[in-house]
Amino acid sequence: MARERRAIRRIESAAARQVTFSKRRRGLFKKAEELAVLCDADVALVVFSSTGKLSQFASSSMNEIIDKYSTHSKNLGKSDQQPAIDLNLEHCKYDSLNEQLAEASLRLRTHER
Amino acid sequence: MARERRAIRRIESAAARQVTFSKRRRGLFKKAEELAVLCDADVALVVFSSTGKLSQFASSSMNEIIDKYSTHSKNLGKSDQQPAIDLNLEHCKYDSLNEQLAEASLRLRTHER
DNA sequence: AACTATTTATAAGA
DNA sequence: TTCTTATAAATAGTT
Repeated sequence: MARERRAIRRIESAAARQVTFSKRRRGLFKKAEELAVLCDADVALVVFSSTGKLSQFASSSMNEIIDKYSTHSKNLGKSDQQPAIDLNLEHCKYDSLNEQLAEASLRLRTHER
Repeated sequence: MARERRAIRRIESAAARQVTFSKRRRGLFKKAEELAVLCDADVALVVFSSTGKLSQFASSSMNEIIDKYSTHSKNLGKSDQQPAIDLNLEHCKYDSLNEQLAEASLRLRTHER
């Protein structure tokens, strides 16, 4: 998208990789937020740079989204890596607790009482 | 970015929202993968549409990234991040969650952030 | 970090 | 949902 097209493969030069990372990371996070706002979607984005630095975006609460993802994957048995986990009483309690905790965390963050 | 610029706010028309969601979701996932490949980054992206449908991308294993995220958040305790809570089903136990909820509740009651 | 020539994403329409 | 196309936005290479 610029002076010249660049193949999508690992950038060997560490310096160039870092520069591209900075530029594209900003663009990616912007797009993530725009999708969330425009389309009323719930979006979570987690990025670890090659040096291990964490960046994140969540349109609502990261923990809520991760929890919702876990539940979804569990129920649908999505093929993404992990096998589905049986739904049992402990997990029901777990989900309920997670909801309460997410809510409490949100109130903490927003100073609400 | 097209015939005309569009303000970044929730699209009211459900039909138009769905169309934009389809288009932008594809673009976002493409950018996420490109960042991962070009910059050797570890990227996880979770999107729930407004109708609750899940889409996901992970450059490695979603659960690994979530786990790494949880550990990172917990260790760094960054102020702009969620409270450090490990929500990965495989690494989170009911008792641990209960403790965290109790702690969050206490902090709420005592006005502490 | 700022500048641009280009490529890419995408809004509206079909 | 897919294609088209005019235009906005992202960005690769440069400074």
